[in-house]
Amino acid sequence: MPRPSLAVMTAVTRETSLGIRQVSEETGLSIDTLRWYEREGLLPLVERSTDGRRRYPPGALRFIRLVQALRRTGMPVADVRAFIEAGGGELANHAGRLALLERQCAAIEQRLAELRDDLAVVQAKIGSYHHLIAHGLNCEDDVPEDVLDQLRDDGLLAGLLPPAPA
Amino acid sequence: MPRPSLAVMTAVTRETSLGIRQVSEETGLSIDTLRWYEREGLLPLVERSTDGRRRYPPGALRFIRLVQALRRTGMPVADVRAFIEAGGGELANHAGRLALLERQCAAIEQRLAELRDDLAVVQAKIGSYHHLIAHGLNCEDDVPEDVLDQLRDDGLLAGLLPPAPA
DNA sequence: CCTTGCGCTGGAGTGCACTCCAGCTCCTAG
DNA sequence: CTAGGAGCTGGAGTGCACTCCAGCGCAAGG
Repeated sequence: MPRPSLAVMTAVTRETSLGIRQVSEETGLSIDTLRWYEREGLLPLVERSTDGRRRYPPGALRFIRLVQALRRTGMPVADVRAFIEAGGGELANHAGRLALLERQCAAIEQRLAELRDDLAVVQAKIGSYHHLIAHGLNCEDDVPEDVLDQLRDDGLLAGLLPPAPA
Repeated sequence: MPRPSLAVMTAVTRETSLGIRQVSEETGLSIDTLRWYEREGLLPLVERSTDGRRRYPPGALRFIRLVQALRRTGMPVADVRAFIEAGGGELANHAGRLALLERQCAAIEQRLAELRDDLAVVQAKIGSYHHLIAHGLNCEDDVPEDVLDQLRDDGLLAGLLPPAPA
């Protein structure tokens, strides 16, 4: 049981709060990353126990998951910080934060669409390999020219062989 | 019309082939990136015109789009190279390439799921802001304690305010 | 002829997001 | 008391994927 001594913990941190290791395991972020995020201002509110160790209240966990969602969906660290700090200018209020989130939302949807397209490309390629293998082709095989031409017409050979000779 | 002189082009490259600039514009990859990919072995078959400039046959375009799909879906450059070269060992044949693509396919689907989850997290947060604003809250407002408690119970305040005082 | 523009090469430089490390404190177990 | 283990700090280091650059050649326009 590596649980920290309850004796040294303040009322606030008693029982409910998590150590950095737990948070790391819960979120999948490395301990170093958690500390680095904090230094960089992505995780502003980390309390400490009396011996100086970080204690994360359960709410922090939810907050970290939001940060994680933003990061994983491609928002640069600087923008996440801007969102968190929301210190002045456009982001001084909830409406500003809301706008930022909505922009990110749109970006995510775009990314989803792109990812689906890319998936389709890869799947098409997989289909082309199945096609080739179904024809009994493998790298070293000699292929009859007519079969080859047919495949070429299907656009199945792109990148597999040099283009049709001129 | 910055079209290269047809006089110097070989039979193979006549008319149909593209210059690096066109390819860049078609694919969205920068010219530098195209050259770098080639050096790194992600684009093996680039022909040259008589004056040494790259000429991309139309098939290359399709090929580049596959590479792009793999990269954008998170496959490291080294793995793309492994796929392209398919020089020996596991990847010496179509079945090997197929396996690699299918692994990537699974990875993409996982990424899609993750992205959808992250989208949900962001949308939930957006919802919470709407909720807050619907209650007429903004940063500097003084909020009656009972409203605050209710919101807190809803889990809407994570990251917006310090956690409930002990 | 000269200039302008595109492309070429090899190599150096950049930006981002971590990741690692030395040297320290504190706590607990033996 | 001692040793071991977790966490702390500030700062340096790393890996990846480009991105930029100097110095060059070729070709078309004026």
